Order: sequence, then C-alpha cells, then structure tokens
Amino acid sequence: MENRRVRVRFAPSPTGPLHMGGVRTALYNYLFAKHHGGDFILRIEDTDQERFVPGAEEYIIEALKWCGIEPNEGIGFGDGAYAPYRQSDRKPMYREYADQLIHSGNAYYAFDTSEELGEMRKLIEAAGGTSSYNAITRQNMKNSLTLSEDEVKQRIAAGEPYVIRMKIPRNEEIRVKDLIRGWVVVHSGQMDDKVLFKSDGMPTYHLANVVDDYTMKITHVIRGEEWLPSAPLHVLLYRSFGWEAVMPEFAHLPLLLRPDGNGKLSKRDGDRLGFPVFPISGNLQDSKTKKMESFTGYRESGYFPDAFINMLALLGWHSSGNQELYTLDELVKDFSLDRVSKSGAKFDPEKSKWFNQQYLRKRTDAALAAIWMTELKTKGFTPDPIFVEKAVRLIKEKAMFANEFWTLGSFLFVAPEAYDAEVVKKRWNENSAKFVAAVNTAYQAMTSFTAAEAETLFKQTAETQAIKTGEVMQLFRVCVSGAAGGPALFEMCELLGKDEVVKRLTRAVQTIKA
RNA sequence: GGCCCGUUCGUCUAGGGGUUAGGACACCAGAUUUUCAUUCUGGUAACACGGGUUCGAUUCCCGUACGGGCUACCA
Repeated sequence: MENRRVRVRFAPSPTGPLHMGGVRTALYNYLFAKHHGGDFILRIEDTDQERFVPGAEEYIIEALKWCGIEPNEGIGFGDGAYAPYRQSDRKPMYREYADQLIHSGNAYYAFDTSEELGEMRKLIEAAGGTSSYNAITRQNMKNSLTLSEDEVKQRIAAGEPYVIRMKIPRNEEIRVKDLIRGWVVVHSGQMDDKVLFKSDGMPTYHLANVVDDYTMKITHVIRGEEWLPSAPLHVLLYRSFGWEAVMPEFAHLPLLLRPDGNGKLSKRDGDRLGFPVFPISGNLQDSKTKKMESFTGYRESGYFPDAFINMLALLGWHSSGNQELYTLDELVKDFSLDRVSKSGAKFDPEKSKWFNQQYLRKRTDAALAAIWMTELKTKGFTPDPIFVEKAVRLIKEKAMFANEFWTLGSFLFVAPEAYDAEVVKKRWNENSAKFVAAVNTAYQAMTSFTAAEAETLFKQTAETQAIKTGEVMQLFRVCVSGAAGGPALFEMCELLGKDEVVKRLTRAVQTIKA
C-alpha cells in the first residue's frame, strides 16, 4: 500500500462557481500530487440533479487553468485509465456496489416517506433524543429490516420509491486517521444510517465518493474540514466493502474564514466586503433559486494567477522558515500536509493585495508593458512598445495592480485638460507664471532633451529669476501632467519629449491664466 | 441540543518544557524624496482562562470558556 503511486482528486460538484476555498483545496491536492510525483485528478460529483448548474463544470475547468494548477487526468483535461470522471456518467456502477452492500448485510432498503421521516424526527426531538435514523429507530420504520422479505419484494416490484441506507453497527468505535489532526474517534451509536442510494437512482456523495476513490485508486483524500464528520461513515464503507487495505489516507483541511467576524467564507462576503471570492468572473445560476447571478473574479480584478495561488497557499500552510513568496515549483517542492494548520484561516484581503504587488514588481517591464498595451489598444491608442515599456518603468512602483497603470500614467498618452486646482491656487502667481514661460522658452532652444539636461536648465532658469525651485517644482509638474503627484518629474519630461513638453507648457500658461 | 474539530500580536503565521516569544500584512513614527509612491530605520501589539504534571509551563494532560464544522433522498 505504501508503494502505491500517489493519486489524489479534486472533486467539486457543479452546483455553482468554484470559490477560493475550493481553489485552495484543489491547490493543496495539486501540490501534494506533484510533490510526490503522482496524479492529480478532476472528478465531477454531480449526483444531485436538483442543484445542477449548467456551465459550472466549464467554470471549474477554466478556473483551474487560469490558476495554473491543471489536473493531469479527468474532466476537461483528458481521460486517463479510469474514465469516466463524471459521476452521472458512472451511474450504472453505483447500483451494483449498493447491492453488494445489501447482500453482505451492511445496507438495507427503506421505504419511509419524507413525511414519515419528519414525524419520526419530531418524536425523537420531543423525547429529547439526538440521532435520527439509527440502530434503535430503524426498528420502527418501514425498511427491509422490519418488513418481511415478501413485502419488500412486493413493494419494489410495485415501483414504490425507496432508498438504500447504510446499516451502521450499533456499538463500535470508529477510528479515522487524519493526516492533519491525528486520530479522530467516533462512536457508531452517534452516527445515523445515512442514505447511500437515492430514490432517483443516483448514489449520494457518500457512496459515490468511496466507490470512485476505490476504483480510481485514490491514495489520499484531501478535502475541506466540513467532511470530517462524515469521514467515519466513509471508513465504515471501506470496511464493509472489504477495501480497508487500500483505503486512502485522509486529510481534512481547515476552513477559510470570512475577514470580519467568524464563520466560513461564503460567496456573499465578497459583495459585502468588496473583494473577490471567486477565481474568475462569471454568470451562473444560483443552484437553489435558479436565477442567474454574476460574480467577480480575481482575474478580472487584476490579480496575477501566481500571486493569487501564492496567497492561497499561505492561508493554512506554512513552511518552517520566513519565506512568503513562492513560485509554484517552490511550493511543490516544500509542500507537505503535516505543515498544514489545524485551525481555520481568516482571509485578509489587504494581504492578498500585497502579494499581487510583490508579483507585479517581479514582472519584467516588457511583461508589464505588454499587459498595458492591451488596455491602451482598447482605448484606441497605438503607442510604440518601447515607449510603453519606458512609461511602465516610470509608474509601476506606485501600482499594486496592472489595471492601475492607466490611472497612474494616462497623462503620458493624453495631455492634461485640467490642472490640479489646489496646486494652482497655492502656487500660481505672476512670478511663477513668468518662470514657467521662461522655462518653456529655454526648452524650445534645446537640441538634446534628457532628464538631466531638462533639470539643469530648469534650475538655471530658477536661479536667473531668483525663484526657489521648491516653490515652482510642483506647479511645473501640474503644467506638464495636470496632477500634483506622479513619477520623477524630469524623467517623465524626457519620455514625453521636448515638443510635447513645450506644447503642454504653452497650453498650461494660457489655460491657467484664463 | 448532540457529535466532531480548533484556540500564539487586529490578520496570516514561526516556535516549542528554561526564548528579549521570531517573521509578514496592516497601523504609527522618523530618515530619504521637488510631489505622491518607493526605499530604509524604528515602534505599538499575542501564547483564551482554570487546574494539574514539573525545579520550571506559552509548549504536555484535564477541565472551562469561546469560535467553527456537521447534524438532508446537498455536496
């Protein structure tokens, strides 16, 4: 068993967009698989026909692709030897396994209607009881344990709806070994006879997941902590099937918590607190209301996929050192489940911005220029790539996101129409106007126009006019760019070029005066 | 309610029987800067509580509190 090739799966259900918590689960599965040179599989768990959302599967696939954590097997990524990878496509096999459990006495048919179940729960609650369908109560319900064999056959033959339930042993300690939490012990008396096979002919998650993991030779089940309570049931299932020797190891990941207060991160938190909860934007039905809902993604908010992944990786996992910036390869190399924290991690949108900024700074000017170029073209500009690269070099240190470039540097492409009112009010007077005009005249005579030369001439002019540079520097900047802040003044003058600067100064002197 | 899981600065976390409890984000202050930003330096800030065990517990054990998850013919 220890020699088996590592195979893990990410098994979302197509009931909506995959949110960042799901992406993190996928990421940890990916990292674990790659770290061990194993397989990372995408399996679609669509056993709930009611909540199926068209397009959700495609969304999941696209999201994983954008994140750069592509499965090497499964839906959307090429079938391996264990196809199909969509549970609805595997439908016929589950019934056989359910039957197997019935024959071995580990499961039974149950005919109770939902009304009858509701009544039973009410009775138990009234009596102060806790569990529902279990070793005690099933004796009073309509199932193949209480009904005669003939009646059971009759009911089935008559087409009466039924489910197949797990027959949980009455008095047994079920031990689950969790790679992150250690041994978790649950008494079978507290578990109930979960439905394994639904009356619509589909298995429930519990059955399908165990059967699939077994048949797909999954070695490690890495999933969210919300599955921990049902892990004992899954262990029991493996035991009942006689698959204990090849049962996967379990690792239940701590939950991603919302930034404010407590509770797990949900899709509503994004709108409420103003940060993306989903990897990519989209528009999908709500699984319950069936109404179309659009949602915003990290991609569309300007995040780099590698920054997003890095941030996510550190939410619940940390190596022993102080390193925080990891490439995917480094994550693969360093990742291990035993360094995953036990407690939930509150998501901090501020820090995720910081991660993006770090990645923006790691990008080359050429790469950033290419991103900006795309935006510039949609705005109708066709600038010289060299110019854009120089421009990006000037403004990038102020940006956390590439989508801030335009706000930061539009003046490099469009002459200002308005001038910062506060600076004008404070600094514009007869002397300063004369000074700006004088610099403009001096610049016009220049044959070479570098930042250093422009600065020298600027200072000389100031000296001649007996004016302190500090008093006119910002006004001069406003004349050129319109804004009070910005990149190094003479650097941007050089990039704009003499003619453009002269043009702008001329216009500024006229406009502001008026 | 029952069951399960958890608890180190505001947040993500390192650490681990004897430490000035470390780093990062955020925040604050100073320096640099023509501006904004960057950068640099410094600072505020944490072992939930109570019992054990021990020469010594933040670290190990138990309890309490608090938080979270689950409790569907949903995953």
